[in-house]
Amino acid sequence: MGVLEKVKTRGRVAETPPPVLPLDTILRMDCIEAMRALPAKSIDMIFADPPYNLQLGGDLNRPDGSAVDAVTDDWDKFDSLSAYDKFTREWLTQARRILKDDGTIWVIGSYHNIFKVGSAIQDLGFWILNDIIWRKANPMPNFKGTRFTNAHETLIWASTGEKARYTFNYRSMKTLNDELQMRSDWEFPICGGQERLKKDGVKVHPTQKPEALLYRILLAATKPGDVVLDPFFGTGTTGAVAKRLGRRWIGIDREGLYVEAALERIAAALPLDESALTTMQAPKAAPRVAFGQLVENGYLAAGSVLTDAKHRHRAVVGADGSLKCGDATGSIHKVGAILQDAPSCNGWTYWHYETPEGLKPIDAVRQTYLLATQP
Amino acid sequence: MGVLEKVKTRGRVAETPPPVLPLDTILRMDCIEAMRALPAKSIDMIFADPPYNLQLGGDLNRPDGSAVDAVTDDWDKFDSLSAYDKFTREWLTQARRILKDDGTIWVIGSYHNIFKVGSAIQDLGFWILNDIIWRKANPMPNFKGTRFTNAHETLIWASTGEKARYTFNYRSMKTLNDELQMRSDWEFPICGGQERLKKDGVKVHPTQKPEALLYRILLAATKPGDVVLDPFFGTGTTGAVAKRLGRRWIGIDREGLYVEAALERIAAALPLDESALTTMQAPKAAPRVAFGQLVENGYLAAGSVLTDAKHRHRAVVGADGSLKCGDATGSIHKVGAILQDAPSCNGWTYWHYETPEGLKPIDAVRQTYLLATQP
DNA sequence: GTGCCCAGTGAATCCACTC
DNA sequence: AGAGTGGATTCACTGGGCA
Repeated sequence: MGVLEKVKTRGRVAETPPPVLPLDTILRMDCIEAMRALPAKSIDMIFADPPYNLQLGGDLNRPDGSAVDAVTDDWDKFDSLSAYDKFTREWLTQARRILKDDGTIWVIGSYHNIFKVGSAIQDLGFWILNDIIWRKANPMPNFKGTRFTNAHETLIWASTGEKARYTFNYRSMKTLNDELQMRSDWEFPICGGQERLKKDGVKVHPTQKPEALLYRILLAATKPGDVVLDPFFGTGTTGAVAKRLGRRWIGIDREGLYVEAALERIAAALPLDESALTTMQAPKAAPRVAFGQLVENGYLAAGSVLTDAKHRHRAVVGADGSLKCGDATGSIHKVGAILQDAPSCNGWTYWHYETPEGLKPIDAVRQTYLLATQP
Repeated sequence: MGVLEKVKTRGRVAETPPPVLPLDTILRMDCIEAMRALPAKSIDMIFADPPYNLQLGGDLNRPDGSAVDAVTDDWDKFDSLSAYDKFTREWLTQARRILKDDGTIWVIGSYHNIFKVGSAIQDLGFWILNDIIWRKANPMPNFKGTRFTNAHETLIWASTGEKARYTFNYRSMKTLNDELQMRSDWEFPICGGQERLKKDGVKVHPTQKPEALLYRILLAATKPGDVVLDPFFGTGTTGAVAKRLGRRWIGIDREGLYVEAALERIAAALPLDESALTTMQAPKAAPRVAFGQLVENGYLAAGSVLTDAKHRHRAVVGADGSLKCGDATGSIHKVGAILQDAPSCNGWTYWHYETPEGLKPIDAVRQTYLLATQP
């Protein structure tokens, strides 16, 4: 199957998980049971938006007397802090089991639950990569003036262990952020307007997340074709964005109302075409070129003299692509490192050669070589 | 005592806590022992900046080869996650004992430790009021491009229990924030320049906190004359700010070097007069919009075609906010520069999109986005 | 005095692949 | 599996030197 093949299925519903991975399917089940039935090490990424254990007191009213529509659903009720803790550890244990070794998990929460979640994540052996702050552009004010406006939520991003490999599309994130490294604080508006799912004028789900949030998460930490599981699927934001970005999805939710709304929504979501997805800058795009190839092929003559940008060192290119500068001999990288007394050095950008227009890094020669030799 | 009466003591040192509250004093002791010796329910506010348990690996070098000066101090070394957990619960237990019923505690941390701290805070019966994000205006980048730039730290603010009363100076915070409710995300630069304590040109403490941060905390959650305890006093930022704001302080630290520096610093700190209080506000961050945000938020679809004003070039928008035009791929600015063979280019004005009214620069989309998302 | 350029630095869990 | 090596990787700000 091609990596960029579109996922055009409408989505399915099942009451028990089939023996193979139920791709692009909502499992209408308890999330812990459903995850138990999934095969070990089969999922590339998990995005989880668990109940927040809000522990709201009585009703809350705005200054004008109108009632605030709080989260009072049964699924957010836990008898105690320790019951919530137990629930958290159970679903996280299953999550860890079904994640591939190089998979990652994202969990979103507020101060009511995120410390319990993060503590459990660490205890279970996950390795936290970042905590991310979603700064809400338009949060609900604190009507009573008793605290700071609760204007953010926290996400935890973790790999399966300290040494685990994981996907991070660094270049895509940097491009997305106008050529600056993407930071750990992200700003998005809360989900509203046309995007907010409503039925008979009433919002379907109390905590629907904005698609822009999932968009950035999936773009950052998955590859096209990866399988993304959301154990608290709700109205299916994860599925809709996964479809748009050419990722496969699995959702779990017990509530028929949410499942229905999610299916409809995902069916209507349009996948991006290939051109938009392939513009992502893969770090592996260019094949590796050894410095020696440039010498072999006459792009740089043996005996040429290279210098660093500030003319502090002069080195001579050997016939085998080695470099010699005083007593230091070896690869362009090794000699650069020795001369700077550094543990490592990128010889491609450190060494320069003289041109009529001034000094140029030898990486420019590599680019010329690549352009001439690549189809 | 007058609201703005200055606290003019120079500060003292003691090796054991006296039977009365040792105001404006640094206890050069282990923090748990010192807190054990303090009377119950005697402290109005605790600010704590405990070790983060960073667990750093080997050396880290910048792209230019220079070494990063890491936090390698003994006080940040713990045998295991559970040893850190135990330490955390011990000092928090004492903190809770010595807090007045209507006192509050603030703890700052990073993702390495804050989930353990928050979890313990909840287990010990504290009631979390807010979590606060300190967004660093100038964080250290992620040099290897392996994760998101770790650009924030988290503070937890908690009372002694669900029904406890506590001090929150709502009006002061609203005034400080240009008559808008103060949010849970605060932006400050990291501590540097003249403010950073140095001895023989070397920073005295690896993790000195900015005074602006403590200033906002003390202004928000204490009254003049209140007693503020800092069990991890370091170079005494809490003491210096407390003195400036007319609050009493108690510091605890084992390291003689830090204690010395803190005493000297606090002696030099001047209580501010009322007129100066308003000058401490952090400058409002100018809203910066990355091109990728427009794509993420659906203001411009991935796959859209952009052209320059004279239709010389056509480019396609990628899912990550990149642009692709022939072989050139990258940000709107980068691709514009390549096509014009110029060192740089303002992509916002260079690239246009087709509308029924003709070509419009994509900067128009940015303006629309700003209007929709800024308050 | 002013402005430009260069060097230095900050709570950091910071590489990938082959042999 | 541990060592070796190719080579990819940084943002905002401060302060000093020099023109």
